[in-house]
Amino acid sequence: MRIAEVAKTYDITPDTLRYYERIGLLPHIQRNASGVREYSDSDCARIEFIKCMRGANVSIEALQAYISLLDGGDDTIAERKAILEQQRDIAQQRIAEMQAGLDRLNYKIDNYDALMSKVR
Amino acid sequence: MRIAEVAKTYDITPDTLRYYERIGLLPHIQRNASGVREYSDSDCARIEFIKCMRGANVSIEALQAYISLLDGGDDTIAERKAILEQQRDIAQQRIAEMQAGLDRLNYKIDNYDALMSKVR
DNA sequence: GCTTGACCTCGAGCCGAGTCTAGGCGATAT
DNA sequence: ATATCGCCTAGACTCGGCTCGAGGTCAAGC
Repeated sequence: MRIAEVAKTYDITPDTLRYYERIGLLPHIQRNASGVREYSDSDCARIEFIKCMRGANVSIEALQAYISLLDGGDDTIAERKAILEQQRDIAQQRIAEMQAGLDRLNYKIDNYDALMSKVR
Repeated sequence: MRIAEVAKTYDITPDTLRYYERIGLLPHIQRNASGVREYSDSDCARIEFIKCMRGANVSIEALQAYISLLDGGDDTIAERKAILEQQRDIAQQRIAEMQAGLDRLNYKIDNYDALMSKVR
């Protein structure tokens, strides 16, 4: 898969994909004879994972830490799990905060509804 | 209430409070004889609202739009409600995305759990 | 009467995360 | 054979949202 197709598949710009590679979130992607990136299935799997994690607000920095541990083999399992747990806790908190905001929005919208049907 | 106390109450830095005032999210706050801000209850109510909305990922820009409509009286009710609805939709989507990431994190953590109890 | 601490203003600086520009190459279509 | 297209690189730029620094005022305590 070339960059444009990957970009379309995961809804990430080519610029961002190159950026991720540059900063080490992706391994060095294989190139064809003319220097064009050919993304393998495992590259794509990682991209999908990164996209999902970024969606959960996981920072680039945390992903770098996690991914660099992947190369360390089984010795890094505990450390990797610790990162995931920490990110899970952060995500949970963030979701709760967002939910509180959403509830507030709904409450205010209901008030506007009431107000509008009254005034009319 | 002076700025330090407000800051502590809502867990927002004084810098940010001044910034919000500068960009119009807060009205011009009353000053005492020596030029120090004295936040009223209604100022605080608005700060609390802003904090909650920012927690739900509502952009500064959307808040500016909403808040500037408040001065327009009843004529702007429909418009204000429209903003809230739009922000609600965005928040809902964002929460769903975050939840997907959280689920993925939990799934991976479970896998690490299994892996670790096996290897040990 | 001087220090200390909380506050003030203005403008510049910072951070995370991309995003864009310029200049260039190789393959395909006309 | 020349134009066009998709891709390449390096490095600069953007954007949202704060955050900081310098330099200054004022009230209270020693």
